Amino acid sequence: MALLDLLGRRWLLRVLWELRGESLSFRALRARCDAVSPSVLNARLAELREVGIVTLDPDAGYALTRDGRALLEALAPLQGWAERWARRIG
Amino acid sequence: MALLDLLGRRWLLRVLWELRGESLSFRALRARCDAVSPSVLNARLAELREVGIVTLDPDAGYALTRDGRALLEALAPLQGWAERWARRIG
DNA sequence: CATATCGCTACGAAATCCGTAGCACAAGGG
DNA sequence: CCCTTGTGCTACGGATTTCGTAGCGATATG
Repeated sequence: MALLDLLGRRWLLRVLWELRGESLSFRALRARCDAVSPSVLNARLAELREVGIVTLDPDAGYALTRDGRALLEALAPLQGWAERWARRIG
Repeated sequence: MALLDLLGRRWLLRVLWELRGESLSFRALRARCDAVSPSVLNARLAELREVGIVTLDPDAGYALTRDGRALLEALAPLQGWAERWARRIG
């Protein structure tokens, strides 16, 4: 599962998650990711574009591709687990 | 989703994945994770034990808890996606 | 010209990770 | 008692990655 190594980079899952609903500009995305440093954000976005998970539209900003949306759907069951887990741990 | 920040640590998803089937000793786990350095592996295992995803049995070694197995199940849809994705990207 | 926003880069400091060696402990055999 | 083997794990210096901040070039608006 090479995917696990891709997803296991800092901020990558978070970026995916923040793009779940709408397209976001580079700066808006950065703001949602606790002001992650722009160099890292740009690196992650480049990686995600390289493998066809994210696209950059000159007008709309960054958005998930069809593959990206499918990946997010595959990640959806996590949300339920995370809620139960957060309730237990705090 | 604080979970995303936890999962987005290097080797963490990989460790979870390698523990999917059987209990593994520290060294066996390290061998399966491309010989990740023991300090990092130990740090990740400590984090995972702290939040109740992994346990250490003195005899059997490291294993997933019930929560850990549930998390892995929530992650299961990833596998199908990853296969299709790998076929497309290479 | 001034202002504002965009994506993105530069760069030094800080945090993290890697690679190797080895410690302390326990179990088994001679 | 010693020797070997295996365990989880730590130490430490160097390599890599990330952070934080400042700012560039381009574009649009007033």
